[in-house]
Amino acid sequence: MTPNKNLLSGSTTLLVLSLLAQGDRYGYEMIAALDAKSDHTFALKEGTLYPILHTLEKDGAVRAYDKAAPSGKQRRYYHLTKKGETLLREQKEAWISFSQTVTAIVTEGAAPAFAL
Amino acid sequence: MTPNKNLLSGSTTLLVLSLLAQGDRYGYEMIAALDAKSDHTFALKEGTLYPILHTLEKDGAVRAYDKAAPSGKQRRYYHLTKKGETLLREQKEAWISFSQTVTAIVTEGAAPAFAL
DNA sequence: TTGACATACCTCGCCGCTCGATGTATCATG
DNA sequence: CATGATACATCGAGCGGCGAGGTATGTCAA
Repeated sequence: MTPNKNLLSGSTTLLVLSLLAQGDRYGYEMIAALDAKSDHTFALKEGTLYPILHTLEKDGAVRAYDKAAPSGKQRRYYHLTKKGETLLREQKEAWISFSQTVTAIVTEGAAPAFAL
Repeated sequence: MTPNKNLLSGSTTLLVLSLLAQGDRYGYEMIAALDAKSDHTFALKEGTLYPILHTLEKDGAVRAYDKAAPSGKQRRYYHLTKKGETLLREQKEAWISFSQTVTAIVTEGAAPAFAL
């Protein structure tokens, strides 16, 4: 019933880019990271994340490289490129602007009892 | 190129409900209202709005009634029901929570130079 | 009066996004 | 050596938003 699944739509790429801005990550790790950071309120699924990563790579926003974990298990890390940083900046601005506008409309008339 | 179209996904119903919370409105009016309130950054399209209104009516969240404009032109007004108010409250909470979480993740590490 | 334009409502099909299901491979553990 | 966690990947279904198209009425100017 929670429309989180739906709200998520459109901000997934932004979230992925934001994660990569803090350091190289591999797919499985990003899912866990987002789950933790969002207090489990939203969880990016594998079927969503991997296609996004492939698209970002194809667009030159990220670069992928393989690296073995200490365990020996192979992992595919992603690194944010200059192009990706630009994309992140754009999407971040768009999100801030959009979310503030929606919040303003939604809380209009109501007591401004939100602390942000 | 602006991903606003995509960001909008999931918050459309909330926006419609929020408008109706301030008074009865008819479809065409809501589109203009949202366009104005959002400073033209996002615009709900007719092909999006009318189906939403019909669904909300079917679900009992709004009640529709016809009323002629001073000009004589017929208009279909929508009124928020108790059920709709509850729905609005739920979606509003979900939105606030979701948007704050996304903003937190996105601005993480960056200087907190946002004034709200 | 007639044609163009704005208002006002509606529906249909396409497209893009997300997810569940499913598949594969490797490593740790009992 | 079987089970489960890790890790990556793909595909089809389902849904939401939009563009395109249709209908009807009112206004206004030529």
